[in-house]
Amino acid sequence: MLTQRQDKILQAIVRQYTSVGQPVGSKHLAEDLPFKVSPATVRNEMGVLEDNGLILKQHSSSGRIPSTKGYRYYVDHLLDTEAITNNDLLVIQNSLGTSFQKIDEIISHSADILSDLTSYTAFTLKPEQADVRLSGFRLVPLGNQKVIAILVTDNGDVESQAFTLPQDFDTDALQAVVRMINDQLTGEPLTKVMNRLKDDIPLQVMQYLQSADGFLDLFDHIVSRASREQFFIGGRLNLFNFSNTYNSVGVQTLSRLLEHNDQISTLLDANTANDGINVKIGSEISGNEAFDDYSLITASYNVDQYGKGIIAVLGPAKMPYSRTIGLVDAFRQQLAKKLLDFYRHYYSS
Amino acid sequence: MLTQRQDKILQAIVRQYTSVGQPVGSKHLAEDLPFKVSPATVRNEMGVLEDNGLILKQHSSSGRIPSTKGYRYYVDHLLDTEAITNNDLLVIQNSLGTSFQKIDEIISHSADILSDLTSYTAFTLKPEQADVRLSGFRLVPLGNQKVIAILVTDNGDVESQAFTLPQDFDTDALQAVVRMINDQLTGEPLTKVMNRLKDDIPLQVMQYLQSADGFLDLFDHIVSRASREQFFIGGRLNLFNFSNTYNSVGVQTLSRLLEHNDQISTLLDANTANDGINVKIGSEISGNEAFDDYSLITASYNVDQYGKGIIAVLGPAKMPYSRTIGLVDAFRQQLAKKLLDFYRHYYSS
DNA sequence: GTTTAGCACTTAACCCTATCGAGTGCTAAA
DNA sequence: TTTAGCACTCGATAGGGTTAAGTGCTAAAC
Repeated sequence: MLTQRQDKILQAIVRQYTSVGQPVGSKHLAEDLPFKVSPATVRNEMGVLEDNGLILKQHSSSGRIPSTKGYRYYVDHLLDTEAITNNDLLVIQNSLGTSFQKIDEIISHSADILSDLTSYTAFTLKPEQADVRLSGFRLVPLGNQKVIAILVTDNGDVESQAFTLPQDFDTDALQAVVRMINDQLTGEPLTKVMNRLKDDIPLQVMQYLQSADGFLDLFDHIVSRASREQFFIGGRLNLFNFSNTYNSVGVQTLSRLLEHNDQISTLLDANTANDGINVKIGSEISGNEAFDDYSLITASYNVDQYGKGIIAVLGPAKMPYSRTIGLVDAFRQQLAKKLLDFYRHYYSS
Repeated sequence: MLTQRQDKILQAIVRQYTSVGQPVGSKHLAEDLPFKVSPATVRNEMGVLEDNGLILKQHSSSGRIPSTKGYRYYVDHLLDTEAITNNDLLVIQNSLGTSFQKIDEIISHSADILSDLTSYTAFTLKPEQADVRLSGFRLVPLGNQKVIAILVTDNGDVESQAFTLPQDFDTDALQAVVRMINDQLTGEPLTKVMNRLKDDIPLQVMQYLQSADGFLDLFDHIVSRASREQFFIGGRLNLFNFSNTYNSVGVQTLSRLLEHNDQISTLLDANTANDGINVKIGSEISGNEAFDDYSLITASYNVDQYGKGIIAVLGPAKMPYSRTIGLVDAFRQQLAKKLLDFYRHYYSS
């Protein structure tokens, strides 16, 4: 356990390091403290902090920088979540204020705003209910052999997919299949639908259609699209602005990672607390040491019965935490509000 | 005009510089030439090339590097378009071989493949006919106040958009509007549809609907989505792999550019030849000096009556042109073939 | 018992200099 | 016309000295 004075000193070290960017020494530090002590005293206390693994030296006579553990302690105990500026709030409200036609547009745009605000890389995930259910499937002929397949889920999402039928296709049989699908699967969670699609459904379809593969592919595709966790990334390239240690290997690894959606998805899932804001620092993020100099701030946002979504920011471990966390928090609230409005307006039942 | 020997020397300079990456001097160069001359002779010839502005020195006693003009000359006259390896061809065919459900998926995936193959940043644009026409618009009620709007164009594209009606909405009036839209606009080019949407259409809609704004917004949105030139980017982060001059300002500028679709769009349009492969080097790309160390290779691909699309690769000016051009050329052919198959299969008329 | 002044010590960063190597242009001979 | 030879240029590298910012420790002051 640290004394109150040690707390203040650690706090000052993190603040100074994250704002100035240079290792901080005892003399400068002493000037910035809320109480008056000599550099020598500060040095003694810094010794204690170092013994506790909260701060590090880069070489024997260098100033100190916070360790992962130090950041952790700072975020957990020493952070005064400073309210964000009115200006930032206005920017958020303005950016979310324009009218959108689709949830996806809001979420996608959100990633861009959030990355602009923080100047880091931002991720946004659509709100998802725990188990979305199928509420209807249709095929609407558009003439000229074209058909559009429409799948509606009980959270109001609609997925559609156009395709063209072979010349001499039995459209009556197709509509019979659609009826069967609706009879059998309406009200089922999409996960279960996916399972049955590999199980008993193919047999049933084949009773109506000779070549069932095409239809099954289509249906599988549209269902998996509806149940996919869809997310967006903003400001990918910001990762390079603070080219930390100029660690080219690490940057390479991160690049690859950012291009593969599935990996980001698991990363976010693994690092998101069920509720509230979550900060993961350096090695806490994943086993991959490419993240050692980064921090990931995730926050879930709640849109009532429409489910929970996630927003996240990936920036340098050396970041102004209180500002960034303040921004993420404000953003998540505004986004939740906006989405609630949107759902109420467009998907009211 | 250059002598044949000067041609060979320039060719060797570009080849060596693009493969080794270091300025090339007379001694090494003499060893790599297909004829035997002394370094002194090479030096004399290099003097001529320099007088012609084809090669540059970085300082008075450095080796030479090709200038933009030198690259240009090389690409125009000295390139022997080396056939791509069987392996590369296989990779392309395999990647395009998997089954896709939508044109967009093919195009999007193509950007990824092309960037992987070249290890640069790749862009792909959907094939577009010169003037796409509206071939039908529908509203399909899905129950529970939900409606899906569907717009079909004569190139077989289908855009759809779900929305929810206010509680007590006159659905008959809405269908009347749809009938009116179809009567008035079917067969018109989308560009003209967009114009009339700002002109006489609103008045007509208002004859049926009290609050026409919602509908007009929706329709405008879906039409502009259908007529938007949609493109995809692969390997954005590859731009940083060859962190050229470590020119942080230039990289910043490029970053911003890559995040703004409209700018890329105009860039590609401006740099694409009507047919065949086009290479733009350094300052040729745009007025922006951020591009000075880059080259942009664009190629249009032709899918018969379904229109023309574009693929492009943005890499360092110091690139192995024959390989990259070979790859782009092969890719464009394979992509055209794949798309033709796809259109024939799914959109056969 | 803390705190602090003082001091010896460490290290990165900077600048200056010397050296080396790869390159050049020029001249004169082949 | 080509080439050998040579003086010259310049970036890159390594070594040495100095400086500034930092440290830990000790002993005196509070």
